[in-house]
Amino acid sequence: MTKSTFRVFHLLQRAHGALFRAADKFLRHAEGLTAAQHGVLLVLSTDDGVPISTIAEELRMGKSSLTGLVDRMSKTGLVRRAPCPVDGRVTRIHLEPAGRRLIGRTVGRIKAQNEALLEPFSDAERDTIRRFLLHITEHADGLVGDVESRETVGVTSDSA
Amino acid sequence: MTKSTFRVFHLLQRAHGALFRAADKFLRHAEGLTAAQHGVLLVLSTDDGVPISTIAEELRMGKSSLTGLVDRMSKTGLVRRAPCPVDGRVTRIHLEPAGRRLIGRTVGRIKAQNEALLEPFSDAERDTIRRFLLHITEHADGLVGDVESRETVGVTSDSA
DNA sequence: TAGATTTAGTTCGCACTCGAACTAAATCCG
DNA sequence: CGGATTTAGTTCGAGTGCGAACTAAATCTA
Repeated sequence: MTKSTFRVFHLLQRAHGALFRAADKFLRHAEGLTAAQHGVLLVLSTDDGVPISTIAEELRMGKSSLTGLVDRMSKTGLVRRAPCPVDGRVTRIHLEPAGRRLIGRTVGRIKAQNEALLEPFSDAERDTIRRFLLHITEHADGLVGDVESRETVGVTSDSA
Repeated sequence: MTKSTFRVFHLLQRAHGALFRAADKFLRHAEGLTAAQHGVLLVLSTDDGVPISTIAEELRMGKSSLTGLVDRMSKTGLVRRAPCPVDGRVTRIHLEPAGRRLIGRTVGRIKAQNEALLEPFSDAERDTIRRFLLHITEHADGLVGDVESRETVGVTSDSA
């Protein structure tokens, strides 16, 4: 039984790009920050004062990407760096009042947009979609690994 | 009947990020190019010699992003710029032999990975997933637009 | 306890993306 | 015909993201 396929990567990239750009555009004009910065605020809104590495894990980003992000957000008064008293290596990131107010303004809109985006899909379909996104997230790395181990055996299986 | 919801943006971003990074990592190590550059090659593999703006549309990117991308790909001998004889504004992008060979090597793997990613999902589920991704792609802009028109009632927003 | 290892975060160089502003060529239209 | 507008592409500045190399602090271990 031949199942239907489609260009997963391609469609995922388009969908993500469209949504990300729309969100970024709106946030820049309405609130003067980028979607990436808003993502950091979103993490802090439930986990205020966490170290940078926790934010990085939460957002699936490298720590080095957070350095500049936090720098810019500190400069605009959205967050604040604070040295951890018990572990000298750690820097805790705290929401500043401006950051907290901003998140307060946007969080409702985000909920509404999620609703709107899912509106045409049934409960069962939403479950499928959620499982798909989680599946991709968890198995993306594995694919490359598989491919590599397949290559180490014998490269010649390049036909198709 | 309250339908279930989830953080569409967040999950989409994670899934896309995971898949994109995995693909980028593999392509860099195996073929010495980035996922973005590979995307251009993919477009050219079915539409060789198209103008830059067509590639940009196909990939949903701004034209200005393509300039540097094509520059770098020209430098590594993957593609070639050629002035259009009938329209002096247009630059046509052609696959070079190295680019054509590279795509020949990767296209089978891409198919296999798409298969693997979709493996746990039934035909009906795949249809749902595809429709979801297309839905997001088409309605992402609309969301912001709606929001803006809703705001324009009370906000300045100098119209042009 | 001293040295080795691990962990947190930064710095650096590179690639990618965008939007705004710009040049040049084609087209529109009065 | 000739100026106004549109279209293709580039340039520029800023933000984002990565990995590798680095510093500093904590922890492990012999």
